Amino acid sequence: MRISELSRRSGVTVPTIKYYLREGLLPPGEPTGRNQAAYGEQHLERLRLIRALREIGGIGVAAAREVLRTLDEPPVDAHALMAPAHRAVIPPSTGDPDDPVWTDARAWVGSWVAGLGWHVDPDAPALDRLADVVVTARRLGYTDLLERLPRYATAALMVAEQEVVTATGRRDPAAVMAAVVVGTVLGEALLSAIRLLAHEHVSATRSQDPADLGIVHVSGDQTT
Amino acid sequence: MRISELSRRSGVTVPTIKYYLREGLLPPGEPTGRNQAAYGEQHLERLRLIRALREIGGIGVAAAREVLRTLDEPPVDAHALMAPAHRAVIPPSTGDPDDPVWTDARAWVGSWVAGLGWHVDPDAPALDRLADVVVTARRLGYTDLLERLPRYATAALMVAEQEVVTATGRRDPAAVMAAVVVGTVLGEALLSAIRLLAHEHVSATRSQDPADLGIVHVSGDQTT
DNA sequence: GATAGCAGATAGTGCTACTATCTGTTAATA
DNA sequence: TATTAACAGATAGTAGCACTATCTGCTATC
Repeated sequence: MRISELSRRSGVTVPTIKYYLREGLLPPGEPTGRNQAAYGEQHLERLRLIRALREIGGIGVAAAREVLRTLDEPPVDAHALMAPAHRAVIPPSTGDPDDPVWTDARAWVGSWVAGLGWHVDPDAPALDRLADVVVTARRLGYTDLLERLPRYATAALMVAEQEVVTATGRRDPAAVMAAVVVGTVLGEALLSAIRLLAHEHVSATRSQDPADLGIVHVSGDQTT
Repeated sequence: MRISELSRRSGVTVPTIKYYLREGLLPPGEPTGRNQAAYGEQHLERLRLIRALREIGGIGVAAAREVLRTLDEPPVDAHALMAPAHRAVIPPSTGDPDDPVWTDARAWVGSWVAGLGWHVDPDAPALDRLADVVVTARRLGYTDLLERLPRYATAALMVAEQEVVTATGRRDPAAVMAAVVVGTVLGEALLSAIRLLAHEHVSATRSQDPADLGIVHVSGDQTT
């Protein structure tokens, strides 16, 4: 297919497709002449993946390129594949490695995770991110958040278990890789959205008189 | 204190503080002369909160202003306070309301949440976001993600329960409001980071020979 | 009395993710 | 076959965001 059809079927404008080609997110089409190229279904698939990473994952173009590059070259194992996806999803740490407040929190996080018995790369970016959160929570006086860490761990383990199993359960290695990346990004968005809905639900349920709040059951009558 | 001290103690540069003042994120200091003003501890607190929303929550300046505005004017109930925090945290929906693919997914999401027995505002932005994820998952052929929805719901409910209880358990209404906002943002980052660590752990644990992966227990010996 | 710091205003910067235009072909079609 | 539309590839331009810099007239302080 030509670029206009690719654009139509993907919903991505032609200039944007050209931009992705320039940036190396999308491989060039098969040249069929001096200034013509043919694109296949894999280009369409790739474009859909790019949009998912960008729109659902909130991942930047540069980070998406890294993730896609990893998908294109066969990684040794699931971890080698996981790392770029994690790096892409986690915002860069704001912690100052020279600040003892941060390094203390970082060390505490490391030992806490170790205490869970979890097997984790000690340089995992998620540990830095966790340290950022811990520092911020302390700074704002929300230390009770830290006491609830075990429950977060249990909940996280619960979804991660499923995610890893279904991803690695695929036959084709390429499909496993894609499932890990996609699962990381979609799972994050999914869990985040459902958590907010749960907030509403719990808050409404615990209120003395939920009717006062103007909140109504999704399947119930509408308020006007 | 003067602006230079506020800057020093908060770690935010003077030009940036002035920018936040201009943008209405930070209330002006108490004027002590024609061109002097005094800032208090509440300004320092506010700055810390702004940085937390920006750096941990990934919230934009405009969205942060809305959240802070809500904190400043006494809201009627927890829901009225929750809404701006949720809006700030959730990326705008990419769904096209004229696209039947999206509207179908949106309707399906609504009835699914209703089926859980959750009391949720039918216009909650999280439902739109959930629909975005569902559409993307189907588009990419990851429909098994949807089968795992109940587990995400259970995990989300588990953390949300705790979060709402500890937030609303505070005496001071202002403290409850702040705890809801801060808890929403910090809890999201926390759960997200721990989920990635859990991925690593589960993946390492399920491998035939974890030692091959170069992954080592945090408290264990280092690989060189 | 000199110097540094201040408030408030205006303008400029760097980055990201596109978006537009231009040039020289090439395919499609009337 | 003439014409029109679409194409690849290159270069330049744009919009939004979050600051950052500079300027002016004043004020605290040493």
